Amino acid sequence: MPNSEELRQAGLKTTLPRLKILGILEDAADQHFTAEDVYKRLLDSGEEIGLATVYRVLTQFEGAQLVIRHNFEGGRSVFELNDGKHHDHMVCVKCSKVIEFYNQQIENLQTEVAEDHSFTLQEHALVMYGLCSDCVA
Amino acid sequence: MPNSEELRQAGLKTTLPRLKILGILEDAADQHFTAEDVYKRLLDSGEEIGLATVYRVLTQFEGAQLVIRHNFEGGRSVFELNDGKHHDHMVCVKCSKVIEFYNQQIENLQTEVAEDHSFTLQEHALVMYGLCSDCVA
DNA sequence: ATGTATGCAAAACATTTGCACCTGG
DNA sequence: CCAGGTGCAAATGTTTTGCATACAT
Repeated sequence: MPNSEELRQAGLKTTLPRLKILGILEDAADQHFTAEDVYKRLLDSGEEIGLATVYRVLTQFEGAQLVIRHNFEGGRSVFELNDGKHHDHMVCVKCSKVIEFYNQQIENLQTEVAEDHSFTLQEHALVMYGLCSDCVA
Repeated sequence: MPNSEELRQAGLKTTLPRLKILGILEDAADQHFTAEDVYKRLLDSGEEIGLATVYRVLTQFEGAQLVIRHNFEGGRSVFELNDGKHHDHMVCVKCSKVIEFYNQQIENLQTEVAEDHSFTLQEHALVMYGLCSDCVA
């Protein structure tokens, strides 16, 4: 279970739901969860936390920059712990595995393109869809 | 109004709703519409076409590669005519304007990154969020 | 004619919100 | 104690579906 200090720093009161949810995200820091995923894990570990609270907490965490929310294909949002290091994603269309990557050249080119169009870039999302090495076999 | 041949080639029977919807998309080939946008335009031009039909037709068009569906931020899907030329998008977070762009170097780098991870790339979506030149002023 | 498409209303989802109750500091 | 957080249920917004009717070939 995470230190309550992390929540304090984010300006959030230390409560059991918040600690539990942050714990789940930290235990699998490289994974991506839907709100429902988090909710199921809470139930599995015997917690009585409502789905609405999961949504509220994840939204607060997003506001506090503790997590990042993604809108991959399929209508539902996925959340991942924000480790401070920006990266982009490859999503396997078969097994839904998510691979993270970072390419400085691509980042630089995006900045250039934005400048060429007088566009003030705030953030971006690059998602590549395809088959991971396990699924292509 | 578009030629019924385009629908025929896509394997879709020529019907009035399909022709009308395709017409709207073609009349503004560089714009991006939500299903509701298309529905409103139909109503404005006096057509009695249900929203459910708009969704069904757009989904069929997507399957037929006539249109491309995007999941930008904000929960709703947007559709654009598929002109066959791949491109990526900048979305203004203030006025929702969509600017298209294409950068061959970025495309190439994506292919490289995928290869480096033994990932079989099928498609990708690069969306840059920020302020367009009108909104930054 | 006949199989497919459409319209409407209802269902299905993901997410948000109102409100009474509970909790952390 | 008291502001803020949580649970539940109901509301919301978008997209899908069931079914009877209408249409294209």
